Amino acid sequence: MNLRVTIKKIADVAKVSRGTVDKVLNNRPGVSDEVRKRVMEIIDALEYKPNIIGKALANQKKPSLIGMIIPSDANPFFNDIRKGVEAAYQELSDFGVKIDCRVMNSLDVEEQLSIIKYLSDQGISALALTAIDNPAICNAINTLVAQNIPVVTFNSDITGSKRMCFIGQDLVKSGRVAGELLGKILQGKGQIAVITGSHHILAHNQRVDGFKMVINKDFPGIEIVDTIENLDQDALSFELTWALLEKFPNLNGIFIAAGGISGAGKAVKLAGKGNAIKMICTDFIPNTIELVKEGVIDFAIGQDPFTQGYQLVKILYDCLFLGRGPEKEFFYTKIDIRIKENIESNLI
Amino acid sequence: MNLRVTIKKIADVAKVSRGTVDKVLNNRPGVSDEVRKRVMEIIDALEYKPNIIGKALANQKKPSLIGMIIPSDANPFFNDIRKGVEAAYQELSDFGVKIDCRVMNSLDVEEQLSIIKYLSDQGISALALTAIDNPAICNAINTLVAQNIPVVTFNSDITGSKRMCFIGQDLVKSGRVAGELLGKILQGKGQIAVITGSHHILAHNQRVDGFKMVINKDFPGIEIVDTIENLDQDALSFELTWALLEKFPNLNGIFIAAGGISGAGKAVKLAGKGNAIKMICTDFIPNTIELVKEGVIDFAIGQDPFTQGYQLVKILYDCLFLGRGPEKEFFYTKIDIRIKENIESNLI
DNA sequence: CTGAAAGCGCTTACAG
DNA sequence: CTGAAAGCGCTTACAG
Repeated sequence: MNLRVTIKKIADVAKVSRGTVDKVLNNRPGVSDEVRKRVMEIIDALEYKPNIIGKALANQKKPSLIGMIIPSDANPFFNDIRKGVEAAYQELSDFGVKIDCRVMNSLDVEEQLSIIKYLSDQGISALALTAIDNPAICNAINTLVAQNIPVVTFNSDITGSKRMCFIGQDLVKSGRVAGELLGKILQGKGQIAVITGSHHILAHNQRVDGFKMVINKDFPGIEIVDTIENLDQDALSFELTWALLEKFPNLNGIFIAAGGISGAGKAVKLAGKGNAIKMICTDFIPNTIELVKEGVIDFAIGQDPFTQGYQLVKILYDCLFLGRGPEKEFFYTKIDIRIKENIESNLI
Repeated sequence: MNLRVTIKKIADVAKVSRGTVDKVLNNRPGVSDEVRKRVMEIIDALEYKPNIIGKALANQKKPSLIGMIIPSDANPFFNDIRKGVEAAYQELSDFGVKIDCRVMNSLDVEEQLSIIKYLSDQGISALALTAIDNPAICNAINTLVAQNIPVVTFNSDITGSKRMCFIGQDLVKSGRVAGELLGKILQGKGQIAVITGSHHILAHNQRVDGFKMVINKDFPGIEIVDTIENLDQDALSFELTWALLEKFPNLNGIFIAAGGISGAGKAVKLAGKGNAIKMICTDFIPNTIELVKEGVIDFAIGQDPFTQGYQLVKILYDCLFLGRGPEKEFFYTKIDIRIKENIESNLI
């Protein structure tokens, strides 16, 4: 009882060759309207579903290249994204997928543009990038899309482009979660401060906004006394945090929305307030993990970078081989809450 | 520049047929020792790696059946496990994988044994089950393994069997995480109680043990005043919790290690202590989600059931098609901490 | 023991 | 426009 419907079956029923069926299935030219229509009907009637394995085997002759651009700014956590990409690549390499991953040396628009051009010249079939939110980049993306090269953004999105989808964190929500956590462990009372990277970076602002929304709405007994900018730099972060502690001796909570976590942690420890001040931060880099283990940082909120890398490859693969776009525009990865007891889990 | 090493290439170099190479590769009989050795050497020298797609296409003729047994006791959260299985199945169905999933009507050893026998008679190539921890089940598993049918356990493990690996939660650690969370939001002070399902169920005991370890060690200011058994029943859970609240009027924390969460929550609400008592529980079933949204339960700790289902299929597939066992014995899924702000996320 | 051939499902030149 | 054939990499009867 072989109920599988194959191209051969369609061809037999329609009394045409398999090549012709293939043309109809994939909207290739070279079939008369009449035959196309007849074959079409049979395909529908028999509920034909293409077999991926067959497609993939035939595709071995012309492997497809996925281009990828990740920022240099190299939050070490981009390594976890690469691990996810690597895992997906292992699963899919036999399908004839190759990946060319380029790391930026700067955060320059010019550099990103030139990498996009380079990859385009290499003949990529798809592109994944942590986009710089700039009109020129937007144009470059749209040009690729116009050439039928799907583009996805990950980790950081670009507004108004024709990129297919975004894979990353719901930043506002991650800020909200931070707000609720800090509110809870302070039992709704006290003075807190926010440390952000830069007011010019959308991601940072979104986290801070989410955080403030929840504190202001759900924890009226908590006062946000200050919001400082550390430009993601540890040295500056240390200095500013130190000053903050002097200015507000009763401070009992800090939310760090971006980088410079190590610097802030050092200041808090040096002031002997590791226990008195509850701290919440984002992402799991080695310095952060250390501070969580020491008990200086109470909660670290991750964005599941592994899944970001893994899914971007999977989504692009689905698009290239199965010809189907993703079923939604935003793929939000887990808001991954960690504390001392599970900061270092080795999981699947 | 086709640098791919295929069976054809090996055959050409070794001056034998591809069929012979296939026999050598898969340790099939019918090759002289001399030829086998020579071919072997060439395979090694050329670093041949089998192409999954080729294998899979050839395998279409004889699809393999994965048997699966899940408990009836139907924590609704088993639905999420099934969703994971379904997702993996979608990805792999073209590889010729079929899954026969059986749901138990009881927690009887006899029933599980008879289902194992049934599946075995169906000619399954692999088995995944939430095992009852009993010697007869252990024997049945070992019999399958002896027939070269790999077995994995998920969600609940069985001691001493030859099952290949276990996929599920690190229960002790999940209890530890619960302990740290409750300790944190109580700021290390107060009287708390533990509600467990049954002292006879390993999983429950492990969670409770982990929880108590952390409270006793890291939070000396917190006293565990009682540990009660609700047999996973909501009615009983309500009664016992109600009595608990009367007996300990100063109680400010409860950890529920198993089911009966809704009953306990109702008692706490009815006593008007929804805010005064901090509650932590496990797994995300609709009732729990509701209580978290209401603010009665402060933290819910999940075990990523989707991944349990997804990975069990993937691991078995790797084993069947790629002939490679898993690289570790225990696959622990995420300890997924949720609060009001992210209890209902729709993520990947 | 060994090899030649057919087949898994799809795609791609190439003839006609 | 249409079809017959070869090929992607591996496996499986079947002859010899």
